[in-house]
Amino acid sequence: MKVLFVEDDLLLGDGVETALRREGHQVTWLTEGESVLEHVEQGQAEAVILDLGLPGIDGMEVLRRIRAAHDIPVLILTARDSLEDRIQGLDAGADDYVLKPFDVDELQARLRAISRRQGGRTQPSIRVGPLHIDHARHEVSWKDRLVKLSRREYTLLHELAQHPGQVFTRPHLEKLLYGCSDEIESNALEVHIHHLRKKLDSNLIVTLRGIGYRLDDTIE
Amino acid sequence: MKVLFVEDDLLLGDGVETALRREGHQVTWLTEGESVLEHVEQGQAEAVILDLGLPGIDGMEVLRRIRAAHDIPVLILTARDSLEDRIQGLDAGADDYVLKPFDVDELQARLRAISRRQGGRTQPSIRVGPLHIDHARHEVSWKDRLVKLSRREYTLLHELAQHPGQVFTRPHLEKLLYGCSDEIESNALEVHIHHLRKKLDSNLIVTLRGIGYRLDDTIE
DNA sequence: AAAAAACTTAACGATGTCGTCATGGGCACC
DNA sequence: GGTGCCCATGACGACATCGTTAAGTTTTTT
Repeated sequence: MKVLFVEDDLLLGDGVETALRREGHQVTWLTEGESVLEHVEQGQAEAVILDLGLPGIDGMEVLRRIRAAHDIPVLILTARDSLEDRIQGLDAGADDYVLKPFDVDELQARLRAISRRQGGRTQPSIRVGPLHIDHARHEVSWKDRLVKLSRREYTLLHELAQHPGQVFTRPHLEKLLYGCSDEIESNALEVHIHHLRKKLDSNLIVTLRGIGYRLDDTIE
Repeated sequence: MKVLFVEDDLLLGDGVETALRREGHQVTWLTEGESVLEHVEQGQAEAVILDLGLPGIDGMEVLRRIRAAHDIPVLILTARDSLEDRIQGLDAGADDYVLKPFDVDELQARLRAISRRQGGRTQPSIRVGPLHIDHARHEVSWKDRLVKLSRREYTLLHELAQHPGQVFTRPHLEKLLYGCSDEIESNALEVHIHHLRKKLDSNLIVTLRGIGYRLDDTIE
C-alpha cells in the first residue's frame, strides 16, 4: 500500500519508514507538512500517517483539508498527554490515532485496520461482476473459479479493480509495477495485460489506445 | 480470552459476539448493565467492552466502579457526537474507546492492544480444521494427535493461525521470528515452514510466490 | 561434560516469473 | 485504401524464488 508518512523527527521517522517498507508498503516520507495535500491530490497515497506535532504548521488544519476533499484513511500520531488533540483529531476526520511513544507493530496493525475499513465496510474483498478479489487471501476468482495469478498480474489487476471503469494511464501502471525507477523500454505491461486477459476474460480489460487501460465494470 | 460484552442493541450485539467468538474469545454478552460488576468480581472476565449508551443506567458509573476495584482492561463504545462522554470515559479509566458505528476488525485490534498492554494472555485455543492450538498449554495437535513443535515452528504456526486464510508476508514473518534486527540473508523461514509441513500436513501451509504464506482454512 | 535438540547457513535443483524480442494485426488519420 | 503507429501474441532465455537436504553451530537437557 502507498503510505504517505509525515513526521519531522528524523530518528523516529527513519525507523518507522524502514518498518513500513519491510511490511511491504510503498512509503513516501515527508518531514514537513506543506506538500502533503499536493501528494494526496496526485493520488500518491492510499493512506496517511500524520504527526500532529509538526513545527511551523497546524497539523490539524492539514488533516481538515485532506478530509474536506478526499476519502483516504488518515492515522494521526499525537503525544500522550494531549487529550484535546486526540479528540479534535478524530472529530476532524482522522480514522484513528496512535499515542507517542508507540509500538511500531501496533502502528502497523492500526494501519491495516483503517485501510481495510475504507469504504465503510469491513469487506476486504472487491467484486466487479464475475470478478472477485480477496485481498486478505491474495486470491482472485472469475465466475467462482479460483485463478492463479503471478505477483505482477495480481498487482495490476488489483490496481485496476480499485476503481472499476476508470482509466489508468500507462505511466501510472508502469510506475506501480516498477517503482520510481527509470522507465523500462519494453512492452512488459502489455504482456502482463495479455496474461490477465488469457487467465480471466479477454473483454475484462479494455484498451484505450494511446492512453492506458481500464476494467470493464459493465461486464456481465 | 474471556470477554465481557455489554451492549443493548440486539442486532449489533449479535454480530459483534459472533465476530469475537470467531477470533477465539469466550464471550459473555449482557444486554443490561446491572450485573456487570458481579461478573467482573467473579473473575468471569479478562476484558470488558462496555457500551456507554445503555438505557436506564449510567455506563460511566459502571466504568468507575470497575476501575475502582479491578485492574482489567475496559474498552468503551460511544457515539461519535458525544465528545463529553469520550473525555470522561478516558478520565474514568477506560483503556480505549471505539466510536459507533465501528468496524468489527478494529474493535478486535483494539481489544488485542489493550489486553496486551495489560500483560494479559491471548486467546486460549485456536481451531482450524484438524489443527488445534492450545496457547495456554503451548500445545499443537493435528487430527487429535499431539505434535511436538520447536519454539520457532510454534511461533510461526501460531501467527499464521491467528488469521487463517490470510496472507502473511515474508517480511512480516521474518520480523516475527528475528525481531527488528537487520534482514537475515538465509532461507531460515523456508526451512521452518518445511519442518511444519513435515510434522503436520504438506498442504496446510500455502505458498504465495513472491508474497508470503497463509494457512489453508478450507482444509478438510 | 556429553548428548540431544534446535537453529542457522549453505548448496543445488526444480519450478515459476519476468523482461525482452520478433512478428503480425488492427486502428486512426489522412 | 495506404501508411504509420500502437498494441497483441507467442516464444525464449535470464533470473528469482522456493523446497529440500545436509552440514555445522548454538543452546538446552541429561
